[in-house]
Amino acid sequence: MIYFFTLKLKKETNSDFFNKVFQIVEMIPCGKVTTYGLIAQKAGLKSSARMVGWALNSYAFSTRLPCHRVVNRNGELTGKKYFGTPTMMRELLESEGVEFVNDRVDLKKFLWTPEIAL
DNA sequence: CGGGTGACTTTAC
DNA sequence: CGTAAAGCCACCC
Repeated sequence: MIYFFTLKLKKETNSDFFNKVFQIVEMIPCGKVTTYGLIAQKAGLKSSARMVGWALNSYAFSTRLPCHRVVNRNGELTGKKYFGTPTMMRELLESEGVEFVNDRVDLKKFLWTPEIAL
C-alpha cells in the first residue's frame, strides 16, 4: 500500500511553523485522521488552518507525509483533488480501516488529536 | 507595499 | 442542506 509521497521538495523551508506541521503530520497513526485546525493550533498558529493545507500543497506533497490523514473539521476530504484521482484519498484511508459516513470520515471514531510537546 | 489566492474555521442568515 | 463574510498568513506577482 502506498502511504507516502516521495517526490522531491519543491522548496526548502526554514519556517518553524511548517516544520512543526510536518512533524505532527508525520505522527498521525495509521487508521486515524486529524484536522487542519488542530494541527495549526499545535504548531503555534492557532487560527491559521489555511496555512496547514497550504504547507502540504507547497512543501509536503512531496516529503514522506501521510497527508491523506489530514481532513477538515467536518471530516470532509477537501484535499482529494490533489491526489491524482478524486477517489485516491478515500481509498487510502479506507485501506487503513477508516470508515466513512456520507462522504465524510467518522470523526467520532477516527479522529486523532496531536498531543505532543513541541 | 498592495492585491489576489487558498487542502480552513466560525458565525450568521 | 446552502451561501456570505471575516479572520487568518505565506507566497506570488
